[in-house]
Formats: sequence, structure tokens, C-alpha cells
Amino acid sequence: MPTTSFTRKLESIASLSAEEKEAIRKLPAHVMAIKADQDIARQGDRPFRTCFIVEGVACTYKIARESRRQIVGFQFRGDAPDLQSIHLPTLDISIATLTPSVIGFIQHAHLHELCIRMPGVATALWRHCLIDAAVFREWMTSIGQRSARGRISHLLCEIYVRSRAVGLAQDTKIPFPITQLEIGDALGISAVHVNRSVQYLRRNKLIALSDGTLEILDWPGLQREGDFSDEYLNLSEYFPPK
Amino acid sequence: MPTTSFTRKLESIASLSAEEKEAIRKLPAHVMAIKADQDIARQGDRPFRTCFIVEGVACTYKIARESRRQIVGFQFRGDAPDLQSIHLPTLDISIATLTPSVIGFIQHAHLHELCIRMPGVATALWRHCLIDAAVFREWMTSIGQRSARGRISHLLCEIYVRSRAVGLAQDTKIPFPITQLEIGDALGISAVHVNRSVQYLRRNKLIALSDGTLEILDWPGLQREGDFSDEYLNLSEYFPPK
DNA sequence: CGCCTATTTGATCTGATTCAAACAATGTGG
DNA sequence: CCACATTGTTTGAATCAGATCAAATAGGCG
Repeated sequence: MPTTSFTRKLESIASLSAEEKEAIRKLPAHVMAIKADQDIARQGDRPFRTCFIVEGVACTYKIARESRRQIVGFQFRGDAPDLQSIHLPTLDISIATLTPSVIGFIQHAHLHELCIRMPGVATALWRHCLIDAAVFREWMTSIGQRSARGRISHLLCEIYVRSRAVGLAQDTKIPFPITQLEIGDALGISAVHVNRSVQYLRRNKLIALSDGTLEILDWPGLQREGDFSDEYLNLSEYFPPK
Repeated sequence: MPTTSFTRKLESIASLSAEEKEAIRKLPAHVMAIKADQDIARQGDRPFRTCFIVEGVACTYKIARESRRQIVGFQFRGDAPDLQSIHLPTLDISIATLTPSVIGFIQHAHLHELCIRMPGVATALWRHCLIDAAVFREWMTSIGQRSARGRISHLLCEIYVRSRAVGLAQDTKIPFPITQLEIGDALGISAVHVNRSVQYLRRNKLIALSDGTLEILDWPGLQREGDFSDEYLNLSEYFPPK
């Protein structure tokens, strides 16, 4: 079932009864394969349904003056990039795939109905929105206060932990299809400077990054470099790498 | 009633029936006067109640490495800085007053009960959380992509519109008790540079700012300078200045 | 093979930081 | 009511992190 990824994500951030899980899994979902670098939705849209990632990686972004792009989030398996549209009709962000992806869509009407029928599901969805917001706050702190190296290290830590939480990690390795340009757009750094910073992290044996794979070589070191602590992610279960 | 400010805020972002408004107004609230520059709650706390601003101005902030402070939001009359704690038990932010303030507190239990009894109230509260998140996204975009001048102009526009929406504006003037240091901490700019940028805005007759009062002299010009559009605030009613 | 996108390197420039000090405004206690 | 402490604003000078511009190199893929 495509909704399994969504259920698993919600499970990783809230406690759900077996009935609730089953109800979410049974939500009627429309599923679609989408190529890389395609917009799924655009700023200003008024969607009648919410999307979630079944497979692949997506990002949400806003455009500021002079077509400068701020990526405001990365979404992995199970994440719902526009869950907010349940109660905010007009999108203030655009959503795009970064890799070839499989995207699921659930109509708002079905979610509303389920929220009334099972308040525990409403709580889980609300929590999903609140954790998104906690991540935004952490990113603001990163962009506003940390050095380029710190920001990049912090982001890599976050993506590693989140990937792990939804079963995408193999040992200390995760798939990492995000380009350096995209990292720059997410962190308010130029791509050139991202490159130089990544090289620094490689030189210092904190990470290995190539061929779309990120390997954590020195987890404590990377956390220190990025001033990272995973609390803001509010994961209900979390297995740190050895 | 102290809860009137909170009700008015929710009214400004969601449509509530007379019964719902009345129910919110009747929520048992504990009220407290607090001096300026006091923490109301701290990162790591697990509050059993939510606070809201009856009078005064507060901010929420996070501390990054080397005690650098990122202010992640300003709160005015009616705002609930830690509404998230309804479903996220541990606070990832600290909350502090910026001026002498009157703060109201409502127990989570009462909010939960009301959410079940009146789903419209749940929607309004959820919307409050979602609009907070939309503001975070806009701030990220500001901090990540806009120049110092742009960031400051954008912030002034936002505060002006929000103050107006809860009845704090007189014509083109609003109370503005936020220091330049605090602006800097909110926007990732040093206080010195904030000062020079504010002087630029003054020189160019976009604003007048002194004695705790901000006057908008050239609204279109300030919006242009800050690349500002109010859509992300999701106000249900909005009266632009003439 | 050749096109396109991503990464890398080098050189130069600049917006913003930092440090330091003066100045203004406000409040406090004697 | 004044001396003084405190906090916020302003100015100047030196410095730097990161941007920009330009071009080379490397990978992936039809």
C-alpha cells in the first residue's frame, strides 16, 4: 500500500493505535510517478488534497526578489510537504521533486472526516505540522546564526537522522541525491561556498559524500561542527549510529 | 476579560461562530503581570498550559552555539507563543517579554476539552499554528535571501500589518518597543549594521522611528524595499493604510 | 560521441562583522 | 533634584566570511 509510508512516518512522530494505523492505511490515495525536478504544486495554488512522498525526495521552496530561491524543507519517504493545506487553503510554497518520485495524494475531505472520527489521527497530523514548524525554527537559527560550515554540518546531521527514522539508512550511509546548489539554496549560501565547505568536512574526515551517497565517518565530530542535537525533531523512537 | 485579546486574534485568522467565540472567552485563564525582559518559559520546559499576550510584546528565541541568540518570532496582543505545546510537550524555544506585559495562561486540558466539544475551535487553533509556520517560512526566506535592508524593511512591514490587525495601529503609526539589537537577533544581522540600515530607511523617507513609535511614511516604498506581500499572514480581514 | 548538469578551482570584490568609543536617553537611589 | 548607573543608539576604522565572476573539469546519459 502506498499509504504505508505515510503511516510509518506518522508512527515515527506520534503514538497511534492499531485501528488508527489501519484507518490511515485505508485512506483512498491517488498515486503518481513523477520525474525529477518537476513542480508538484505551486505557490498560490489552492489544492483540494494533500500529497505525501511514497518514494524519492522532494523540496519545498519560496521565491524572493530577483528570482532567488529559498528552499524551506526537504521531504523524504512518508513526509507530507503541504499538509498545512488542510487548514490553509492557499499555498505559500511550491513543491518540487528532486529525484524521480512516487507521490501519493489524499483528499482533504477524507482527512477531515477521519480527524472527526478518530481524534488521535487529528493529533498525529497536527503534530506533523508542529514538527515541521520546529524544523523551520531550527533552520532559521542555522541560517541566522551559524557559519557556512556549521549550517551544512547541521543539515547533514538532520537529514541523516530523519532518513534513519524512516528506514532509509544502511549503517552509517544514506542516499543523498541533493546537489550542492540545492544545499546552498536551502542554507542561504552560494554553491561555490558550499563546495569549499564540503571539501573541508571531507578533509577533516567527518563525512564522505559522492555518487549520491552520504557516509557519516565521525558522528560526534559532525554533530559538534553543526551544533546539532536531534531534540527538535521530536522523534518518538531514534536509534543513534554506533 | 483577558481572553478577549486571544479571541480577537483567533477571529482575525479564522471564522468563528458566536458560540465558539463565547466559549473561548469563557475559558478559565490565569493572568499575570510580568516585567520587561523576563523569561516566561524556557527551552526544555514541559508546560501544562499555553500562554497568550494580553498586553505588551514578547519574543520567542533559540540559543545556538557560543550563546548567539536567534529570535524566531515576535508576539503581540492575542498571540500565543507556545500554542505548539498543546501537542509538543517539550518546548524547543524560550519565551521572553520585551516590554512590561500582561500574560494569560490557559491549561492544555481546557483547550483539549474545548477542541473535542467544538471542532471549529480546534481548526482555529490549528490554523494559528499553521500561520506561525508560514511566518517562519517567510522569515527563513528573508534571512536566507534578502539583504540587510530588505530584511529590516520586510520585518517592519510585517509588524505593522500584524499590529494593525489586532487594533494596535493609529493611522500610520504603531508602538514599536523593539530595540535594534533585538531586530538584529531576529534577522541574523549585527546591531551596528541594523543601525546603519535603519538610518538609510529614514534618509529615504520610508519610515520614522523614534521614541518607541514606528511611523510608515511611504508604504509602497517600504513594501518594495522589503519585497513584502502580506499573503503569508493569512489574515481574514486586512485594512491597508492609505 | 557529444550534450547537459554538477563539481571544482582561482581571483577578486563587497556586504556585513567586529572592535572601540562617544553619545543620548532613561531610570534609580540618596 | 541631582549624580550616576544602565541601556540603547550612533559613528569610525579595520577586517573578514562569503559572494561573484569566470573558466576548467568531471560525470551521467541519450
